[in-house]
Amino acid sequence: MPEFLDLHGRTSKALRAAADDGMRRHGLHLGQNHLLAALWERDGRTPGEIAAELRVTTPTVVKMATRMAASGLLTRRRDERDNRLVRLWLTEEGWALREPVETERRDLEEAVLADLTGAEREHLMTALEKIHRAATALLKDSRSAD
Amino acid sequence: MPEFLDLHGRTSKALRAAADDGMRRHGLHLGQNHLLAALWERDGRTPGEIAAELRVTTPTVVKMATRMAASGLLTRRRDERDNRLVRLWLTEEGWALREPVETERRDLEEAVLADLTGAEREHLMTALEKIHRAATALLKDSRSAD
DNA sequence: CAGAAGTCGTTTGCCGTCTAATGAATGCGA
DNA sequence: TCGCATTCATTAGACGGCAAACGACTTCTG
Repeated sequence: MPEFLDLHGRTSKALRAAADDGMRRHGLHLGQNHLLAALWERDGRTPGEIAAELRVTTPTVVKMATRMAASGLLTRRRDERDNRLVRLWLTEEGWALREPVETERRDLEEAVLADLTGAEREHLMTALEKIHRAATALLKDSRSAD
Repeated sequence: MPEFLDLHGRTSKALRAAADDGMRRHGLHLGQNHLLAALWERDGRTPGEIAAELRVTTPTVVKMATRMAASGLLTRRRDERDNRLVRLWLTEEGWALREPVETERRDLEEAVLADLTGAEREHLMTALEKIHRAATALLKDSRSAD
């Protein structure tokens, strides 16, 4: 059980749980805030566009959007010019969550990094960038195309 | 969209995908290697014990064990003295995967950290430890007991 | 010794995520 | 213009996770 992978995994899970906890306070499920963030930035996007931005597959966005539509955060509407497309539009409720959720998220980031100095944070970001690049490269290797 | 949480999330996903890729090569699904690792270290453990070690809930282990039993990696057997307990025992197949999977995992760790100097790795681990502690503390705060 | 309380594994149901298959609409080439 | 390839969203099914409800067995207590 390699040290880094192990520690990273545990950290990941803890962060995930903390984030989930925070979102739940606003009636959201983990992951939904990302979808909302995409729409806050630009409303009326299509599932495919959102999936690409969130680095997630389209079915994931579709399912999540279905649940979120059911809970009144957004609505689905077909694009008038191109009927293949579906556009997601935020409801009042969806917009209303913007401030509280963004604050929650900023607070979480700050709370979690509280014990790190500025220099430590810089090094951490650099290291994660490198790891991200390396891991992504590994994936491209094993898959025929990407 | 805070920088750190965002980068960490992306890194996490990339690592997860890379690990999944590697495990798939040995016919395993992501996560099953952890359960196997627990049994390699000590065979005949109970679902509850394994769940605690993997920091996962018992139902997660139970489900995973069911699938792994179906694919012949382990067998279920009730404890003779205490009939509430169930013990999981590795099959030949389960033991056979040990070397290749542990190697795979070590290789992944090394590949992913390849661009980091020794000092960078140390700083990274320290930083992750701090973050892990902070995130865990946040969880304990919000939950009545733990 | 018998009932109450505690300890386990299992089942159920939901969420996020992925891959693969399906279906509808557009657009391009002959 | 007509058909076929392309582009989208959706559905189906699998997996890892979690929380809550359930059921079986053990242990503690009166």
